[in-house]
Amino acid sequence: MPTIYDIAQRAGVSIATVSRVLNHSPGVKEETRQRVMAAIRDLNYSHNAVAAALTGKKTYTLGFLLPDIANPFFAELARGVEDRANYHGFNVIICNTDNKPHKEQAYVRLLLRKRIDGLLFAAASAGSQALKQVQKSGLPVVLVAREATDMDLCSVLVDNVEAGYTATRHLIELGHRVIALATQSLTIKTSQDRRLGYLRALEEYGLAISDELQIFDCRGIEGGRRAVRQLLQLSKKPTAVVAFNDMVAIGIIAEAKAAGLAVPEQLSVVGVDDTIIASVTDPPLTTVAQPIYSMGHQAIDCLVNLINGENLPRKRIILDTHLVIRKSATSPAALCRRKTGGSTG
Amino acid sequence: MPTIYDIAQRAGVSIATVSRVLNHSPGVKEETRQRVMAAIRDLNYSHNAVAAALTGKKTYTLGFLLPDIANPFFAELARGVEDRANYHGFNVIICNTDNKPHKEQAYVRLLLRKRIDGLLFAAASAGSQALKQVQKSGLPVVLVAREATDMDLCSVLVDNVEAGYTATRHLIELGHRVIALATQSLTIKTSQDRRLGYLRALEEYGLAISDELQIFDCRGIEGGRRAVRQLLQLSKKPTAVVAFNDMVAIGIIAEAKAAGLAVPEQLSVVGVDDTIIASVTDPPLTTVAQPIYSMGHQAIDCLVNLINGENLPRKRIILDTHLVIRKSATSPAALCRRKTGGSTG
DNA sequence: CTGAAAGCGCTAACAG
DNA sequence: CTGTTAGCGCTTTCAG
Repeated sequence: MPTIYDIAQRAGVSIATVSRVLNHSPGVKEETRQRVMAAIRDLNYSHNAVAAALTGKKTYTLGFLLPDIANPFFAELARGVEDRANYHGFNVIICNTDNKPHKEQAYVRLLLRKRIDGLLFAAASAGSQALKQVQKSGLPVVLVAREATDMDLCSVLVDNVEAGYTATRHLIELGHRVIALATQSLTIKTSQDRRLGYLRALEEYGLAISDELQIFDCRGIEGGRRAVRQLLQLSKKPTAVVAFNDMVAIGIIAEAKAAGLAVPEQLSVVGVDDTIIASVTDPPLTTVAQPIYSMGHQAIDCLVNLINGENLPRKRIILDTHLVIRKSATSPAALCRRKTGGSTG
Repeated sequence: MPTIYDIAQRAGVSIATVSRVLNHSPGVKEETRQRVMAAIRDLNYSHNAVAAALTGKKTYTLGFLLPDIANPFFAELARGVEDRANYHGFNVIICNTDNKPHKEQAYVRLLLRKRIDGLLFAAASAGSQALKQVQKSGLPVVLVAREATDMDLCSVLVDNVEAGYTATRHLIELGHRVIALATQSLTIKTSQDRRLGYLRALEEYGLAISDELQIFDCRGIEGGRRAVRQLLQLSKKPTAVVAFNDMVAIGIIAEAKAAGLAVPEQLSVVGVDDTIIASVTDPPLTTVAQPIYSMGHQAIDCLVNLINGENLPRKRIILDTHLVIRKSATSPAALCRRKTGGSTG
């Protein structure tokens, strides 16, 4: 593999000049530049980024820690991230952490060794050691679809309180009065916030809040199924449920059907995310959409700014959510009429 | 950021010794090793992989070119790839090419400059320039879910002729006699092969082959919708269709429903892939499953072998597919009885 | 078992 | 405008 020495020799110049044309540095005579370029083409030279990085240049490589790229939400996020990173001239290394602290730490150590220019974090659980390590190292980092209230880091995400509120209010306005919540562990800020929104909506409309109706630790399809099983044990069964996200919603729908409940007639459900999956389920999912792809874009813009040492306009970028109404939630009226004569009208 | 010089000084040894313990080279007195390790911990030293790579060590970074990580098939594949790469100590850089030759080439150039140790290709269209460039450079490369018959490269994939055959035969055995095909461009080997399987099944069962029933250039959901629109113009309409993959199948189902056709009663459809999406659609998709995750694993094992200069047992690794029967395909009997009295029995 | 020294391929002053 | 030279942080003979 040819080096700048080979190029220099062939073009009859010094390596400094070759380096100059390689880096588009000013002050090279056009004719000389042409000669160097010709030599580069002739020898099929590939400018060694490893050597360049060693002399203080950037690596133009970013790390992206996320729980699981196979999860459609993160896959779409990753697409936004990679597209934008590529636009800025960076490559991105994907790291699946499964939310395991030891995996997070191992990746961080490795990425630090590779001297990446910045890190995108979508994987931090509360009080992440890995995150602290990154911060200590001084590596630029931004959180995406996550935040760490105690750490003063940049983050790009939606207002999850609002998301929970929007989902719940939709159900209330449809006429539901007994609404359950199936969310993740409350150690996760996102989960806390969506629950807060749920609570706020119930309160605002004067509906009773019940501990029994709140199911925690729901993760993915299986989490949704479990929630339904628990909910079905209750004496006062809900007519609707707010799911932590689309995957949980799908699990809820699946288990409800399995238990002989029609969705949405006998159980309405609304999700959060609006991943590609939401539009293809049976029934199609009513869900609170996050601007997933765009979130990836903005997170990268943030990170690149940080890397370039520019000061950021703001540290917390909140994007808008919006309700996408499909078929998984309807008024409970039909059911009431059929079964009880419709006491609520 | 501390260097081996700092470590050497603090431990009272030379940099050579530090390097030895860093690389687990033999021939370092245990006590010396301990002193060095202590210094490493004290100074919170991070072994610079960029510098190491410059001296001829590997970068332990792999490139992965794929059309679109947001596509569930590639997302799951990427998970298998990253998991296994991580297991072998490699990181992976994801590159979305959208099947655009110029994007492929740009990524390849960049990755080559970064001196990655190997490349995984899931993005090559026929006669890819990018692939030729990689081959010329001597970089280890393996194809996954793709093959390049003209180039003698390692590849890991399923038997796509068989996949097309399996899907079609299932429909035939269900009693369908007019079966359409909605596939991608025939410039793509995968598409050619699945069509071959379709043709072979029809032939084997003595069914007529019709050009009209074969719709090409179907990509994703929209491609499936278009196929149905075309098929509906036909005088002799199909009662079933074999889709190129799950996404196309979903598009077919959506458009069929929109046109007032019940699936599977009035139109059966079977997909290929069995991505996460297949199980949640309405109706759940009958599909020919590929071992997606495991394909990623094996591709990486192949690539790592290549990188380590070991000779491969074989160049073409063919994994098994299997039919997953769900609800999107049934016998056409019900329909026939209802509409025509059931001439086929 | 350990150290001195010569690179790896490139960048960036500093001279000219 | 161009060349010389000293590193960047590490690995690896080659001596000792």
